[in-house]
Amino acid sequence: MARAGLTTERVTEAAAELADAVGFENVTVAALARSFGVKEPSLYSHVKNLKDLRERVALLAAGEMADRIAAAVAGRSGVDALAAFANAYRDYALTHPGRYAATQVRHDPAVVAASPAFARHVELTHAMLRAYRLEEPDLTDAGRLLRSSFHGYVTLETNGVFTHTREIRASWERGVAALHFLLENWSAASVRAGNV
Amino acid sequence: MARAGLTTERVTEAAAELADAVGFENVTVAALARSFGVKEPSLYSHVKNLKDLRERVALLAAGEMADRIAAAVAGRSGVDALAAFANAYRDYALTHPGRYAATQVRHDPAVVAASPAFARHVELTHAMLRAYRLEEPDLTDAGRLLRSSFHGYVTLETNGVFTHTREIRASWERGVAALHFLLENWSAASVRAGNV
DNA sequence: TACTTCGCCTATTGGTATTAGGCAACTACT
DNA sequence: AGTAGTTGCCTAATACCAATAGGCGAAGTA
Repeated sequence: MARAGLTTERVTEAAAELADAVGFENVTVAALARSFGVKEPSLYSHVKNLKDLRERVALLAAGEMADRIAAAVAGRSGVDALAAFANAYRDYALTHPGRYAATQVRHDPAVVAASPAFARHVELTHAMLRAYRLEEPDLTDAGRLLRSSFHGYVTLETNGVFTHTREIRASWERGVAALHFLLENWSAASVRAGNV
Repeated sequence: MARAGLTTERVTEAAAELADAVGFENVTVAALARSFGVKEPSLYSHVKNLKDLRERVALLAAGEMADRIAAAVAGRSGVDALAAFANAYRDYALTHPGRYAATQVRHDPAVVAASPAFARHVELTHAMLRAYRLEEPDLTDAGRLLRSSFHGYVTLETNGVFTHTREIRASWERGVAALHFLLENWSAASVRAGNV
């Protein structure tokens, strides 16, 4: 019997392709085996189980996304860097919905914590924020707010929560501009709000 | 054979309980039947299928969440209303992780669009924003940014993405204060950012 | 009490994840 | 080239889950 040339990398890559095509939740060992023209048990030599496969897809996507963001941000600073970061983030999520969904599900915290890809996201965020001259803990706080806003926006957008007739892209651009204003005036914004 | 007294409502409620206990993705017809002490096919008289069940849990959760937020915001305005909204949102998500996860997954857009629960979220957001005297399209843009930030924050928090030693709650409060500042200065923030 | 309705049952089918063990194809060494 | 060992994909089997069809007894109605 001719061999299919499976490797962990090729299986993970195919799973990512499948996720973008049919949705991350529909990535099954059976469907993946079919896409290779191979029987299901054959995949278990390359990935431990379905959970392992999904984690690998998530790490692959996080790494790819970090690459795109890094390329977009390179050579820019301030509002240019912020806009490049934000648009690279959203573009990746919209063009790779299955891979992006993989990064959304809750994985083993140990795997996430040990992953260089996720660490790069934090680093990229902090590098992009450098022009705003924030210091800790402002840097962490602002970074968390930014990533939350980006992540939340594309999630709500792809889940069809934004139903108003107002253009989704126009709202996005306005939101990014607003976040830029917020970062430039972060110290003024630090006055604690009532009984928060 | 004694009857178990199943109804669509009781089944949905039990599924929500189960989701909070074991995670939304682990809510199965089989596990739900076990929790009632009945056989699996018995549930199909009350819910159409698994997808239907999950949508019902999502709508239940969205409604409960809207109730909590409405109660928290009642009688408040401005920064008090914003903080009450934000904290009610986050508290619900953290205390009911399974139900909140149900609202995150992509459901049938027709079901979501026709749901009063999701419409109430938009209304509550707009009501809370009233004190900031925004007009369309600013109202929609600001509302989307707010909901994105809240949703993104609790999602990243529950998924264990925030690993820095900085307190997650402190960052949250700071983020809410920053959003308040942003809303108060929304028109100043409207200057379009470079090549966004 | 007889009849109807309806709730939960048994039986069954098909899909999926996962493990155990076998055989054939590739690799390396003589 | 021939052979030993390794590796890759296979068949077989188990267990769990979703979903449908049809039956039977319990609850409501005359």
